[in-house]
Amino acid sequence: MDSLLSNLKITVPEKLYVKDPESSDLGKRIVQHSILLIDEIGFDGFTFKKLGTKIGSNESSVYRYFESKHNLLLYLSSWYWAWIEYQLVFETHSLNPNEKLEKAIEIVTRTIKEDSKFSHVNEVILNKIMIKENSKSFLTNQVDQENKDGYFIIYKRIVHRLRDMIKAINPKYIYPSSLASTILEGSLHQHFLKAHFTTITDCNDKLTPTDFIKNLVLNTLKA
Amino acid sequence: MDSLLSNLKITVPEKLYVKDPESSDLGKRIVQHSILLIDEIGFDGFTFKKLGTKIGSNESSVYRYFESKHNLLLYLSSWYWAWIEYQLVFETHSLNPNEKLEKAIEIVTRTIKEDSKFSHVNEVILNKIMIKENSKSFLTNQVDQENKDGYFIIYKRIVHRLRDMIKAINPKYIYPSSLASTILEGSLHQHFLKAHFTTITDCNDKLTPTDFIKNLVLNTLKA
DNA sequence: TCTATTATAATAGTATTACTTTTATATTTG
DNA sequence: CAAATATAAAAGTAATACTATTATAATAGA
Repeated sequence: MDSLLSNLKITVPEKLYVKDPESSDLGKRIVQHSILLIDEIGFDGFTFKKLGTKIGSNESSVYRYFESKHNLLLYLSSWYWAWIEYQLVFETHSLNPNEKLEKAIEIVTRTIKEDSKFSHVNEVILNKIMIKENSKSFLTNQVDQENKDGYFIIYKRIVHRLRDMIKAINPKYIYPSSLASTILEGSLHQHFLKAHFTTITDCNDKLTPTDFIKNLVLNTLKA
Repeated sequence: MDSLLSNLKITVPEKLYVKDPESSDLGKRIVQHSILLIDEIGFDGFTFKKLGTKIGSNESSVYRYFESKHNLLLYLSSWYWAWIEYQLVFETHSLNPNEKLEKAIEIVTRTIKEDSKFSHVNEVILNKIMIKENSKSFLTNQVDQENKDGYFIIYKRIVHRLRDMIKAINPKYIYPSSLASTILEGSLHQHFLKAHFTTITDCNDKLTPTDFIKNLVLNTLKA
């Protein structure tokens, strides 16, 4: 698995960057350290200037790779979901419908615990960022234009894959897309609550968001 | 109902404002027009200066009511959930457990279609704002401190009310809090998708987020 | 090897933001 | 009517989110 992924280049929509950050050392350091810095100080406090200082480079150089910090977040988000999608496709490949959906839920809802080390991207921390910052990538006034421009295509493709798995199990269920999108957002939200609002979630280290979502989805489709 | 609410003052945590906006004409205009302006240009584009211009007042005067635009959002969010909570309590008052949860889901997930006109707050537009901006009130680096300070108490109380209703129906279900929090966030999210990402939701004007969530919750508790 | 191209860094500058402070002028209250 | 309070106006500040210009370094092609 790891070796398979190590040979794959994660592909994100080209419009998300000015210059492909994978194409140079500086670009990779920008991505690598933006993940660490956003985790440290939050996306709202994050600036290209601070990032420049951190990587011993200049603010203006960062702008040669990303048009804005918002686009950098969109890039990180797309990268994350593309990485999840690869796992989704490979790890569920030969399973029957029930096993497949269950495995898929595990993949998209689990806490990432190991940095796969095949790249400059620390997936453990990127996962943390997604829990806290992902919704900021689409809760904007530009969402419709950016959606038209294909900025969210990978995320939507994952929802569609989940939707199809749901349909395969219960073709009569009339909310397959809504259930699929709830799996993704609901999971991120439960992870957030587990970290910051423990009184309004049952999730903890023993009873995970994965357990909750699995129970929710499988019972819903059974009924 | 309407007349009942018209006599009630919505109470939000005092720390959220510097001076109670309900205590003066200017305060009310600040709240009233901040709702309209945030809806118009989004919370990110919203500034006290623009608001001042809009209400024929000054930026510095707005600061006498709210410490920051973030606190204003927290205020609006608390106001909204307090308003929802009143409806929740009154409208489900005398119902049996099953009817009660069903009615509660309707109340917290429905699209607000009528401005009740009992105040300076336009609930239809405030509901729209909550769909797009509510998560920004807690997805910050200050969330733990603000949570400690009681800024999210009303929201959490609603989740607890829903949790108790869930428990009353199925005491064996082990995720009552997570399900309750999913009702609230999941509903807002489906409303957002319905408006901006129609390909990853089944919700539309005929099949509403309420229908989806009801189906999800009731099937889950039945199983 | 020289030259041209490209990448990066440094510097400065801009409009705006999210405030704070000070002062002036209304308005309300005792 | 004076004192207190509320509001408005103006100016200032540090930081943000960029853009533009120029200088320097690295690399690649003839």
